[in-house]
Amino acid sequence: MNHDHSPAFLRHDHARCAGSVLAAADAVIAERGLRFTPVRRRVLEILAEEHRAMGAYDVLERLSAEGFGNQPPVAYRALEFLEAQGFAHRIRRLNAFTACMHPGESHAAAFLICGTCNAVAEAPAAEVAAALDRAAGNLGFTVERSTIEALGTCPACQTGGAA
Amino acid sequence: MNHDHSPAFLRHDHARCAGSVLAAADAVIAERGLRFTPVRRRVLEILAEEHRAMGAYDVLERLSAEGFGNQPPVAYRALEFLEAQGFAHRIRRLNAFTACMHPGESHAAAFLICGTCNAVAEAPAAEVAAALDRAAGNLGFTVERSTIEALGTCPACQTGGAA
DNA sequence: CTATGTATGTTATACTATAACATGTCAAGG
DNA sequence: CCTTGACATGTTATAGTATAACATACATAG
Repeated sequence: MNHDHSPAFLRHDHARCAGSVLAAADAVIAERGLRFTPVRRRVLEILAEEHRAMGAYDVLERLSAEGFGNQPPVAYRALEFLEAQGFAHRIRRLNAFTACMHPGESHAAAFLICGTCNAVAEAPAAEVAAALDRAAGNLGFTVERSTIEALGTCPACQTGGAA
Repeated sequence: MNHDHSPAFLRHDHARCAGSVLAAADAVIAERGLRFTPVRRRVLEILAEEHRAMGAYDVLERLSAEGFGNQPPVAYRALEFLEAQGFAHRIRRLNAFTACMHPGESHAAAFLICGTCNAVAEAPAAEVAAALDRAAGNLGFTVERSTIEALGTCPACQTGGAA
C-alpha cells in the first residue's frame, strides 16, 4: 500500500498548506476541549506533509520509526480520531487516509482518484452531497455521512498521455 | 461479516425480483457472448435471493456448502465478473457485495446503508453522478467509475425508533 | 495526592484480498 | 477425431487491513 504519485493535481506550497491545516486543527481542538496528543498531531502532520493517500500501515511505519508504538492500533486510533474531528478522510477505495485540506468548512468532500498516477484530490462536493440527500430523501432515508469517490483520470495524465 | 437486516426498505416479492435479475443477466450475457458458468450464476442467485450485502466469505461459505470450491478466489472471481458486467455492486464501506436490482439501466447507483438495522438499498443516482461529474470536471478530472454511499437511517428505523 | 477518565502500548487474532500455479473444460480449426 | 488455445475453476500460500482485549501511563479535578 504505497500510493506514490504527484502530490495533487496542482502544484502548490506544501509547507504552507500543511502548516495551515495543523493550525486549523489546533484551533478547532482547543475549541472543542479535546486533546491533541503527540501521536495524533504527528499523524496529521505526516498526512499533511505527504499530501497523499496513505495506508494505516504506511503511517504506522513512520510513527514506529519516530519512537511511537509500532502496533496497528496506534495508527488506527489516531486516524479514527482525526477522521472523527474532520481533519482526515478515509478513502475506502484505497483503504487509505488523507489529510483534509480544508477542515472546518462545510464538509462534503468528493475524492478523485487518478487510475494512472494514483494521485488523489479532494473536490468540493456540496452539490453532490445535496443531490445525494435528495436521492436518499426520496426513499425516506436520512443521510448522516457519505462516501463519494471517483476513479478516473487527472488532468496531467490526460494531456501528457500515460504517466 | 453478516449484515443481517430487513431485506430492503420496502417489502416486495423476492422470488420475482430475484428471478427478473437472473433473467436480465442471462439475456445480457448471451448478448455479450460471455459465459454464465455455474459458479457465476449461483453467486448472482445467492446475492439476489438474500437481497442484502454479503461479504465475499459469506458467499464463499454458501458455495462451499454446495460443492463448489472453498477457497477465497472462487468467490472473489465470480463477484468480480458480476461486478464488471454490472450485475452486482461492491459496497466499499461494508467490504461487501450486493446484486444489482436493475441491471442494464443507466447505472449510476448510490447505496444507502442504515446504521441501525444494516439494511442496504440501492437508490437511483443519475443526478448525483452528474453532480460528481461536474465537480470533477471543474478540476479537469474525468470520471470513469464512482462510488457513492451514504450511511444514515432508513425509514423504518426512523419511525419505529431504534430497532 | 489520589481517584477517575482517557490515551497509549502491546498481544493476539480476525477479517479481507490476491498472487501464482495446477487442473479442467469447451469450442474452433486442422 | 483430436489437438490446440483460451478461458474458468480449484488450490496453495500469503499479503494486506482491521479490531478486540488487556496492561500501563498520564493528565486533571477534587
